[in-house]
Amino acid sequence: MTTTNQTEALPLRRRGPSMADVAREANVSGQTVSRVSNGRSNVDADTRERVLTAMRKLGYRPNSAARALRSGRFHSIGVIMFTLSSFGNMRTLDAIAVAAADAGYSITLIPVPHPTQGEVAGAFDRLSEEAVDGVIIIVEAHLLDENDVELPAGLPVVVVDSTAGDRYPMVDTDQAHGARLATEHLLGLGHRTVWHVAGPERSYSATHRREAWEQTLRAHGAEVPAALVGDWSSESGHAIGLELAKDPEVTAIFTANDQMALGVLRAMHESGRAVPAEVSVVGFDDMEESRSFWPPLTTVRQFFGEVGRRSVEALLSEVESGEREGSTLVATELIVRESTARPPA
Amino acid sequence: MTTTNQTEALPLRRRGPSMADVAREANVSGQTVSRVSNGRSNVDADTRERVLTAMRKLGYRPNSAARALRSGRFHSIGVIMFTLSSFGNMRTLDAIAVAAADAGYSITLIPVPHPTQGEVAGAFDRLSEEAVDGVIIIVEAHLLDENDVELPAGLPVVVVDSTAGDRYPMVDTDQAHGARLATEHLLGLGHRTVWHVAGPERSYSATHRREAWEQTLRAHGAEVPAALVGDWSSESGHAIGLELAKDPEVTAIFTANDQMALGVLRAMHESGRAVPAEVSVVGFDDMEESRSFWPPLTTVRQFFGEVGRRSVEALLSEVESGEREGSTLVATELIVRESTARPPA
DNA sequence: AGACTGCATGTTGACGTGAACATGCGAGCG
DNA sequence: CGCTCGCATGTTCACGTCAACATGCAGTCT
Repeated sequence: MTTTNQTEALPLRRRGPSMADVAREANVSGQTVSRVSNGRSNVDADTRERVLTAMRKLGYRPNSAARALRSGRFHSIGVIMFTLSSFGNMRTLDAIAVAAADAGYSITLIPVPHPTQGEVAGAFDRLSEEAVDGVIIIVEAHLLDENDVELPAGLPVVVVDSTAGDRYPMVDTDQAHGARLATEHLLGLGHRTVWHVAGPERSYSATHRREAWEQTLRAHGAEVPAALVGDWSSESGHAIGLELAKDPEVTAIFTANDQMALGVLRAMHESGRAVPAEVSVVGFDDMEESRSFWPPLTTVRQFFGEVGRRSVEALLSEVESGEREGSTLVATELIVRESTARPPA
Repeated sequence: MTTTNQTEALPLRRRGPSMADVAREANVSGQTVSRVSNGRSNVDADTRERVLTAMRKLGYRPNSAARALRSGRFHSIGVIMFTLSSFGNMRTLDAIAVAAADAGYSITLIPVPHPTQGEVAGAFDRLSEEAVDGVIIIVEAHLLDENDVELPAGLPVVVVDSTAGDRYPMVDTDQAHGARLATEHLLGLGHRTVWHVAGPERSYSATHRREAWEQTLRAHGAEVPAALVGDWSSESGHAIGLELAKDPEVTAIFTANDQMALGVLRAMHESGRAVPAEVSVVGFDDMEESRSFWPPLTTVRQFFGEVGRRSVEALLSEVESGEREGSTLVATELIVRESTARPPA
């Protein structure tokens, strides 16, 4: 029996050309191809050209799996998050993706469809199998606490907008600063006090905004009305706004996000209370649309892009040099538009 | 010279335990560990337990790079998109991520920060090095056409909301159907004709919506006013709305997305034209906030989740069985709220 | 009893890359 | 002139996994 005809059995996917193929084509060793592929300087210009030509001719593309196996680096950052359908998360993710791309990393999304115990734990389990060098977590704090999930040891982690800042480096918007800005703006206009439409009880940012609102009120000797708790949705803002509209004492409202502010605005219109003539409203986030609300919304701008950028920076610092950074706060800015004015005389 | 002390030089990152370590710990061969790791059935219950224990003890996690190298599969889907800061894109991405996770795939984001020639080409180049089994492209059509970018041959592709449906399978919302629904709704209420605030000239979905609006008008023998072109932003909707508000003939406006509709609404309020008593407005998208606009917006709901799910389905069908599917259209639904009414008598 | 089957488990090698370690050649220098 | 140094290039091997092919053992059938 002579050499059987070597039937190219490969029943699976056709693999692309490898370094060896390029090497053969260019008449060099595989190592030289590797050097060219990685842009090393110690290759003769002629040789380099020959290799590049061979690469183009064969349509060679480096196999990232082999590369990762060899180097232990995936050049990818995992991002664990719940729904993307939140203005802030999305903006943050966008910035993370861009910052990562600039640094030569790609983003692997690890969604947690439903924030139940099991799902969260599942996401973290799955994480073990993901090809990532580090992880950025954008998840409501209490879910991290309740699920005492164990992150794979040795995996660099940065946490955004959440507690757990004691365990991991954290990047966050300066919630308290923003809330103070909003509250003082209203107080400064002459309002006796400021009502607050808060986010969900267990949300990290909601809690911080609420506490800062309360502290600011106290610091100014203003009465502290009970906070009204919403769920971030414009719908909940609307429901709460309807209640608030009934009380003629209410002349200033600080809403924990723009979406709820939108609902409040609608409630005021429906109740025939003029904004800002009778009632002033301040939001939080400065989403794209806020300037087109009716009236255009005075709000606290968050720099999501900055948060994303800093997260990547902090994470990559740990990934690449092992240096774990401390936590960072990103400032906020008050954007005054037309939904606030002096209280009615 | 005796065996030098084998200094564990590894200067780079500490690697986690490998199959070999687990095998040693559990006193089995590496292959058996592999079998357990992949849930094969042909392993004795005792042995399996022993291996699992060893895995836990050592904190073993499979190396996906090695796995991918061996199998040629990354179990990851690349998503190429511009800014995430668009309501629709984000919702679609969310659905894609969830659908992919359900199928055991993760998502690798490949952002294209600025839609310039170079950037797009760059993203596609980078793609060559990405560890993905297939790609979903969510990019404005004209950018694909203008950049005659070459996708790596043999890489399965699905295109969302774009042309290029001739080259690749496409999944899209039935734009025309939605626009017809909106236009007919207004006509049905008794409006003489319907004005249109369109999206950017070269946007695929904007064009389809606009064409369908025009055709519907013609089909009903209604006069076709010139379309006014915005850029999707609420700000542009506001500017156009201000113009429209000046013309007392205008009683019905179909806006190509909800954000521009928000701007139109604000313009009407500022101009003292009542919605819907004097002017009716219909949007497109049904974003979360639309129900809380003032007045709540009648709009065309898009099922982004469905688009995402179908994209993944189509892509994975090609990835896993090589079967290339045709293009799909996802229906839309008209959501009637309070921004539309019969024209003033 | 002998051959054969089915199953758990082990051994070998290859996937594509790149670090570490050769090799080989010409220039520079005492 | 002989030695060394610098540089381009080549060779070898391991990264961790899993398919393919052994091996070995307990039943089962004729």
